[in-house]
Amino acid sequence: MPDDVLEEADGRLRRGGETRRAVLGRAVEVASIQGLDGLSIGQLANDLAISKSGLFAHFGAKEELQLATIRAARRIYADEVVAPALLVPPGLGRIWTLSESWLDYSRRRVFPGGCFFSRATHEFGGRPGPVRDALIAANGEWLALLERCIDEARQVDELSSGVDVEQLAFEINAFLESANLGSLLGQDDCYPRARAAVRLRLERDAAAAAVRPWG
Amino acid sequence: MPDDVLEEADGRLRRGGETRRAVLGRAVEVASIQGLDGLSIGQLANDLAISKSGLFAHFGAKEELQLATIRAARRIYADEVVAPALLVPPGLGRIWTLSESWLDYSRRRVFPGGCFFSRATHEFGGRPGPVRDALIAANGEWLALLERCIDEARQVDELSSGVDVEQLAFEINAFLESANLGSLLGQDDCYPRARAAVRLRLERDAAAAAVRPWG
DNA sequence: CCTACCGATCGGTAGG
DNA sequence: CCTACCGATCGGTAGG
Repeated sequence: MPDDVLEEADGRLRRGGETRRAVLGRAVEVASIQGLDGLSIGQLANDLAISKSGLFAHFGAKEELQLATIRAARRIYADEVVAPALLVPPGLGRIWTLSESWLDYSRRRVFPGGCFFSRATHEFGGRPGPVRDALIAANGEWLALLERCIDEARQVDELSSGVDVEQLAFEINAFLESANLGSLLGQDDCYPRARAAVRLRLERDAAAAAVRPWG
Repeated sequence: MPDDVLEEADGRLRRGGETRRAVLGRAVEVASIQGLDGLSIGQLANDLAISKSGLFAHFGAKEELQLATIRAARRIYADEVVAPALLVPPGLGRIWTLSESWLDYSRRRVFPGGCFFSRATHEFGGRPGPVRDALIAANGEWLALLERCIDEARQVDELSSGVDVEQLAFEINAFLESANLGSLLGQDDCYPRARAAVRLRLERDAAAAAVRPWG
């Protein structure tokens, strides 16, 4: 059911939704640099030139703002990283596209502080609670997607039938994350290094007859 | 020059040094979970049952406390991760020991929030300033050590003469970091996965005649 | 190391 | 969405 079915004649809900969207748009930017704890209701309100209590009313608690920020970041991630890979047929090409689009997402600074989820999971990984749970779920979704793509490639005989799906996903994910951190620390060669690492790692498990998408 | 040369008759400096050490001991623990921004002078003072201004006097500014906390963590890291590996002769065995001792440092929770530096570099990687600079320096030291161990292994003919030293260091470091994060997120298999990844990666570049330290 | 204090900012509430 | 306010806590200072 689209929002406007519920909208009142004066457009209150539409404007409310726009404000909420604007808040979350700013929140994902700030949180990617300052962290989810670094989000401040007063500062966000100031950035958007609305009152603190007006902004607060949209969420009811800071933790709800943090959870909504994670959901907003997930939508952006799905659009920027996942969607481009799903346009490519299953196989080595899809895995390679996923890796390339992830590195591009980090390099282009879709979030100004690099990968939003890398920042947030390191912040909350050691602190039990709903925020950590949401980040664990997001990480699980991402790894499951990567594993699905690897499994597909095995089914179309582009990866060897004996490939360890979870192990390969762990290693590719490690290279991507490490490139993102290297970039934040100013290492200029981290993206080519991650790309080479992924390519060589896929080469090890690639079926002999499979076409190499990296040319 | 040891501290006690400068010590006054009433033991003020010695006691001051002990307090400072106690503060930093608590600070590295808290920061590994809450981050370096999560350090609070008031909370630390409360934990140690001293006054806030008394604690503050040791550092003069919160940023100085953060920098001192990084130096304290570096000392612990040197003892727990680096020292055990330097007891082993150069070669594959030293690289393997370094990797094992890093994973053990993460798994044993030498810092309660997992690797202190992983937490802190993700927190400050996107924020220019002296804290980020100190973390970049620490990361550079660590990678330089890893590269030195790889280069030594090549010189003693346990790694192939054509090994890409920086590439191999990037990949091993990625596996270690990824295991640490996985552990924080509750993945029970992350340490065996990282160990397998390091072993298989070293196998690729190992000289045919070299003894395998992983047995 | 202490007490006592500063202005600023925090998350959150009352009431509209 | 607003103004006006709450108690708590922040980093930091004065003065000893």
